[in-house]
Amino acid sequence: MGVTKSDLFSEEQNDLANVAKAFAHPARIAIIQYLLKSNACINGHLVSELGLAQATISQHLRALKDIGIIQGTIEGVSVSYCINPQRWEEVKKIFNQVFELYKAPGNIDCC
Amino acid sequence: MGVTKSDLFSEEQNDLANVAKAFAHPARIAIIQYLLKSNACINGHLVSELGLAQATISQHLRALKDIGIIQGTIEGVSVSYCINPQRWEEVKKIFNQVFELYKAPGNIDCC
DNA sequence: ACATTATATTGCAATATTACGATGAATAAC
DNA sequence: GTTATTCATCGTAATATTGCAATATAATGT
Repeated sequence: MGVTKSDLFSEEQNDLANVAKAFAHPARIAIIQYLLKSNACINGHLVSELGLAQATISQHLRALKDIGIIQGTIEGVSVSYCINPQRWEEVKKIFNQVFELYKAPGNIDCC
Repeated sequence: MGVTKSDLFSEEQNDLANVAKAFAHPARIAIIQYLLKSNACINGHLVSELGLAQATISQHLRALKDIGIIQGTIEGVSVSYCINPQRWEEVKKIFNQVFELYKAPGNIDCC
C-alpha cells in the first residue's frame, strides 16, 4: 500500500525512522555536508553546486527543516541555511543510542 | 519522477543514503532492536512480535540483509537472523563520520 | 510419498517520494 | 512603480515503497 503502519511501533522507533529518512537521499546528504563544511551559513548556492533544479533543492531543504536539523533565515533577497546545533546533537544521540546497544558477542559469528 | 539521480553524487554520499534507507522504517528499526536485545540469534518470532504479515516481515528482513547489516542461517526448518558485527561497526563508522564533521560554532545561533 | 512447518517470492493495489516547469511572494535596485 | 533576483509552492509525471494474499520452496516428521 505504501502507507507505513506507524501505530504498530513505539514513538521512539517512529522518530528514528523519520530522522533516518532525512538522511536517506544523497542530495540531502550533500546539503548537510555542505553546511557542515562551510560552518558559516550558506544559501542556495546549492542549486549550482548540486546538479538539481531549484524547486528540487527547495523541496529537500524543507524536508531537512521539517525534522529540525537545519534552519534558515532571510538575508535580504536570499536565505541563509545552517545546521541547528541543538537538534544536531539530539539526532546524533538518537542514532548513537541504537549503535551503543550492540555488544559484540563472544563468538564472532553468531549464526 | 521518483527516481533519484545517483550519478550526481559521490559514492560515499550514495552509500550513506542507502544505509540510512535501511533505518528509515519503524518495522526495520524494531527488527534491529529485537536482534540487538536478544544477542542470541532469533528467527521469525518477529511475525508475532510486530503486527505485520509474514510476507511483509520477510521483505524488511531482505532489505536489511541487502545492506549487510544482518545475516541469516538456516536452522532446520526455520532461519536464524542476527546482526553482522563487522558490517555493524562499519555502518556505525559511516554515520559517525558525518556526525563528527560538525564543530559547534562560537555563536550558538549561526543564522 | 505425504503432510506439516517456516520462510521466500510473486503479483497487485495504494500511497510516498523524487524531480521539474510554472507560478507566486518578497526584497532590492533603479 | 517597474524590473530583476531569490526562494517557496503548486501541479504533474514517473518511479519507489509498503503491505498483503497467494503461491512457491525447502526441510522435517510420519
